[in-house]
Amino acid sequence: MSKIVKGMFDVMPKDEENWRQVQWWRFVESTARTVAERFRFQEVRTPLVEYTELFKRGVGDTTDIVEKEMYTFTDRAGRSISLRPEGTAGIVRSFVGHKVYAQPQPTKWFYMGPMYRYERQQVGRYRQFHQLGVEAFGSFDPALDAEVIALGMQFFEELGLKGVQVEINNVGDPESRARYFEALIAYFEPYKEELAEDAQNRLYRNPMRILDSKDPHTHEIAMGAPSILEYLSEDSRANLEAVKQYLDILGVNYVQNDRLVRGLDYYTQTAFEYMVDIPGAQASTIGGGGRYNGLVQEVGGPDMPGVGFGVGLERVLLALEEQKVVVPEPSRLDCYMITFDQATKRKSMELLAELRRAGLSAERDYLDRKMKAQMKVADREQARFVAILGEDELAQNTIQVKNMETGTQEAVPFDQLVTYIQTEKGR
RNA sequence: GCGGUCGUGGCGAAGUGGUUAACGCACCGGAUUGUGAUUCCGGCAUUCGAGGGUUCAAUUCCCUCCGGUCGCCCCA
Repeated sequence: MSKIVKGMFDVMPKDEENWRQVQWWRFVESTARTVAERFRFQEVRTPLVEYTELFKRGVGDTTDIVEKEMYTFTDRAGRSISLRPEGTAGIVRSFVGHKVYAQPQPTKWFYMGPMYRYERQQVGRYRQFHQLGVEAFGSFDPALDAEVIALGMQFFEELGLKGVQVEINNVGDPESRARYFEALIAYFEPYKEELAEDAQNRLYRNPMRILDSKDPHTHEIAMGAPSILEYLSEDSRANLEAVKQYLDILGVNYVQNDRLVRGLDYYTQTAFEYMVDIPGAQASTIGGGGRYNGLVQEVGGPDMPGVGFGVGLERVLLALEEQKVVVPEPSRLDCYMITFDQATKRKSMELLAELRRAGLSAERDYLDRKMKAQMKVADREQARFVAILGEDELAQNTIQVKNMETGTQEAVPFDQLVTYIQTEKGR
């Protein structure tokens, strides 16, 4: 009855797993917004659901994500709808649907939110997971590729995450990629019997994945495989060089990896992945992206290019925890008000309201606890001040205010309570 | 989707085929008058993931299911 859906988790004020606490999420989200906006990317929010067809066309209907990992259902009118398994398709749909392509370009957007994939859960992998995504439309300039990559790196840096490296590659256009696939198959076929079992399975399906096989012998064979660079057009190669040069200028710590391939169909040209060590987790990839120059057209818009990335927030949080990064503490309680009988409780309502309207956080007891117990609560809540409102105080229109750090206490007239706490707090 | 492993109170964690299921933390209350720590005392699982089965008797044995976790696949 109270069971959470498999593969999902709640983000709570307190949790034995630090990274699942709201303050951690708020830190990551606010940092993301700050950095993205500094690069002049604007936040957009699209629905969690789209018509299934969009993902089939956008992400690719032969990808594992679409083929076996989507939450798909039929609505009451018989339409096929899916929970978004990634963010880009919906953003592109929005870009095309609102004819934003007719506006001055480039369009630079970012988004954050939950994505859904029906998979077995593991460390850093959930059925509902969260991504920060950025997308820039309307320019082929490799400087934009580099800045998108740099945006992600600055995000990690401002979070305090160390050791993030970005691997980059150029996967060319679909035609040259198809030629490269053929070349790989031709290369591996003679070794077929020697390859590891999973590599044999991948041979015709996705030969590029054989390149990063964990099996030693397969790896050895793969060393001799041709590089995609040999199959790229002049244009693609020049593009890769330009992106690298800009990354150098931006001071981004990158590594070129001509074996990097991405799992979604829409990528063309630049492809990249952000990597950081997450012990225990199978994957060290915390984000990835690239260009998708054909996607806007695929979704029904004009032939307009795009570049972007998606970063897995759970993985970022996990890495932050692993590196013992200190996240900002939630703000402390300014004033805990101790009350006794009905009359003092009634008066406290008024005083609490004043404090709160003045921007101070204020709290009191709602369980008719004794004073001693109320003091304990105040201590546990780390209150800066405790204001004691008893019968005597009420009669004299004053309240006893105790500074919980110094232990000093003095009587303060009701009408000076707010300013008293404000000035004392500032010391 | 496949394989391994685990499942005792809010959390951590003992335990046994048979009268009242340790202990620690947390929480609540008390140690005479309206003040936070420590200490002391007391309270807190008609119940051992769920459902069957074996047995005179099961939390302990068997089966099924559900869930967590790890690995494969794939990915953020």
